[in-house]
Amino acid sequence: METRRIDPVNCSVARALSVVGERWSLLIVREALDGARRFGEFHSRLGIARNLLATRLETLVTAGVMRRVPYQEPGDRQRFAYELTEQGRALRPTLVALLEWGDTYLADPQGPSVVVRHRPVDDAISCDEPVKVILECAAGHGHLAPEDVCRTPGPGARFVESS
Amino acid sequence: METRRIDPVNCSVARALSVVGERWSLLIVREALDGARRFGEFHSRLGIARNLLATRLETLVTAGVMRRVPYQEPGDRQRFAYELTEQGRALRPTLVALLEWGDTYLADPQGPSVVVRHRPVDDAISCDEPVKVILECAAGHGHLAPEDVCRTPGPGARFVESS
DNA sequence: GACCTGAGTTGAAGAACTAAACTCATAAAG
DNA sequence: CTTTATGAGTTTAGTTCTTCAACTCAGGTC
Repeated sequence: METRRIDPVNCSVARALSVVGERWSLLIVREALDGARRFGEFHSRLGIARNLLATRLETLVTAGVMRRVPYQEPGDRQRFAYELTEQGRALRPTLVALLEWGDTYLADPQGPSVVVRHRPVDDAISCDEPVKVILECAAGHGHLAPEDVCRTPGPGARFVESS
Repeated sequence: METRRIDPVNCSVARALSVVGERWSLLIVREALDGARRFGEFHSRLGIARNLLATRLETLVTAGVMRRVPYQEPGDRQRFAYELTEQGRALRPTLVALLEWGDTYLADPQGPSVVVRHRPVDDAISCDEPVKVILECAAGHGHLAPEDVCRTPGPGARFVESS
């Protein structure tokens, strides 16, 4: 019996992982979301090897996740910092999802070390309550369980035959 | 000036990535969520090297993400299959978040190849509408933008000094 | 007994990661 | 004007991880 499945290689998850799936990449993005901007900050916060940090930053810049911006502190020469683009900041839900999963299943006995809260950068409306990632469909059904969703072919789907 | 920051190493994201951050791990989980169970299925769907698949499955089983279960097809000897535990199924939001990010920024020109829809396994209420990952706080404010949330120390937080 | 199949294991070559030492441009101190 | 300091990388050597292909192993079929 032959069945037709969505080609697992032509998939946005695989493409996403080819950009942010290397070791350290998501941790660099996490630190950037937490305010790190300079080479030395990423290096000392993460303990990543310097050469690897350099190539990761380059990869992330090339992929459009980060941007290399010149800065100059008073009495110092011009240097470069790295900041997230909109594309990079859009990884926040992915990182919150990973954080939540780690908190739930691999937590420190004392509880989570980080809680994500509803607190904007500017002082717009907020409540400081913990934030969770939830699955919600376009019809407004929220808090879907993982079993309540399934993958279906989209407009760019390709198929493969399989036994 | 000395500031105190949450220790970036004592973090659930780092712990989560130590389990599912290796190359292929999340793709294996994705295929399992899509119904793959047997060694050969993972191998042919993903094109991963056999020995690496074997060690990845072992790692995922050891970490509690998957379970090794015996099965026997009629007229064949007993073999082993791999299925997700509850802990593994809980990675669905992470994968949906990655999928969404990939769709938005790295999409195939023809559009996404996979759309996640609200359609449960059993025939409970559902609407077949596309599913998205959203950030929602405990007070019920949904659809938070990435800028509307921030990391705060939790009960298990440790701190590091930094200049 | 010979052959087939799914599920791995082994081994060699190549790519990626780590750690530590080194370079480079500029600024400030002497 | 020479020396020293600093942040931001680069180089190099050693280790670990991935890949690919060939091989093994335990049944079941012919």
